[in-house]
Amino acid sequence: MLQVSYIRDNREQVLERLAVKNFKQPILVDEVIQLDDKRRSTQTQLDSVSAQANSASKQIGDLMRAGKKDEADAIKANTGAWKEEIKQLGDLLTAVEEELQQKLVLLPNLPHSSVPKGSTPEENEVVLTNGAIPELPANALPHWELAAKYNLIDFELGVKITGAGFPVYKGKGAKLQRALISFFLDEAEKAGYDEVMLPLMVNEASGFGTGQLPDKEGQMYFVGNDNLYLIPTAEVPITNLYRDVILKADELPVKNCGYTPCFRREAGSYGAHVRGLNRLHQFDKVEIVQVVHPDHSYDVHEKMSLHVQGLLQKLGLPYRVLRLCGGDMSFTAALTHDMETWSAAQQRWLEVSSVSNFETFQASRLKLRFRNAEGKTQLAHTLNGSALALPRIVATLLENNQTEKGIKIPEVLVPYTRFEWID
RNA sequence: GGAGAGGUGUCUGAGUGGUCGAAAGAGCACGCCUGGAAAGUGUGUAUACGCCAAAAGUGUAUCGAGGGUUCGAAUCCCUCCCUCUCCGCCA
Repeated sequence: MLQVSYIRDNREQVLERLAVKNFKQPILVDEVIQLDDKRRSTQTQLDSVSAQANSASKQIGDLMRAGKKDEADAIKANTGAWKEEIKQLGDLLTAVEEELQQKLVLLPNLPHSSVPKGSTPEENEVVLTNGAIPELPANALPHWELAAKYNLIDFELGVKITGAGFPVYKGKGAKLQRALISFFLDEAEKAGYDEVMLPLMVNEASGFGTGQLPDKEGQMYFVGNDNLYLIPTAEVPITNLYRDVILKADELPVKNCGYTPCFRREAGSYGAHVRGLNRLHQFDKVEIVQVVHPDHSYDVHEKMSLHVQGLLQKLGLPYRVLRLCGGDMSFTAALTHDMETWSAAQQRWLEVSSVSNFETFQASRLKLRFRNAEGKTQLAHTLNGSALALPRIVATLLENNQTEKGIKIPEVLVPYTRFEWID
């Protein structure tokens, strides 16, 4: 959520930045400013009437104690009008605040100055490409056929017990999942992240805190009996660990990592590009999250991006880094780098990680502050990144590493899988 | 699921209608003391919003949340949420 005071003081800049994100309702900016004016004047009125009423109450108390009941009653006679006015102004203030809030949450985060303008994925900027694109023989198989051939993943069984998009991993397929999770967590720990293991369902306040609600309500599974949402990413429970928290300056940066399954409804996305592991309703992911001082968040973003790239390099996967254009970025992000690996059999790039700086956008919803050098509270910056999401990594690994004698496991994973080949 | 207890500041914990944003203690910060430390001692120590160019200052709100009674609510009433204990069930 953007801060009203910032919008008020930087109207032109806000409009300009929103345009980079192709924001369709710039009128909201002026509406927010107007509502805020109204909010402030209403509060000023309310405060002054309340102050009068408070001082009258105090007088009454003093008089009663002094035994001057008549004088107290005389003041009491005048309080009716104030009460009415306080109630009316209070109701008005609540209504204005609600309306302001409703408009405010519709404003997306402002993109960083390095974010290219654009509205489609084609307009994302390729920052770098790394690793050799493997040449596969003509009879190379896509991962869903490899998964069937080597009995690694059973999509049909998943359909039977749950539904499409809920795969069943078997044998070496299951072990590969476990190996990747452990590998990613160990790498994160080496990079200084403290591991947490989290609830897989969150309440509404948490969904709001990180920006899933109300914007992306339809993307989450909702457990109505208990008013809980299945997490679409570990970002939600991890970042919400710090909701309503004021950190000491020396507690920054906060670095956490965690593995969780992720649940996404992915409503409306069907077709060839969702085959196999390309898009699932449930998948596994290791997430890294940082809460940092605003002065450092872009350096940290770069470091997180490099951490993710390091994982891909260790796994020997060719990848590229995209700086997302304004229109392709999420509602909440100020800057996002997507990492994509080259799927040799599908001949396309697959997104495996997204590293974002949210600046204060989540922090303002979360009320996540720290005490700055002047001793005042200040909103922190939050960042997160997938490190990494498993399914497309598995897809790419299977496809790119397929040989005549089977699928070769990358060396760094062998200590975790305890097998070198899937054959 | 049944029965009971309770939610106060960083923590412990007082407070059953007015001077309570809230005693006291602990913790923390700064100072004094000390060769240094401990002890001792002094001061300070919530958040948000408004007014003000800003600081200073000042106003308002906040004692789980929301509503009500009252001139006045941490304190009384109602609703909801949460936590704990016992019983039952159970990985």
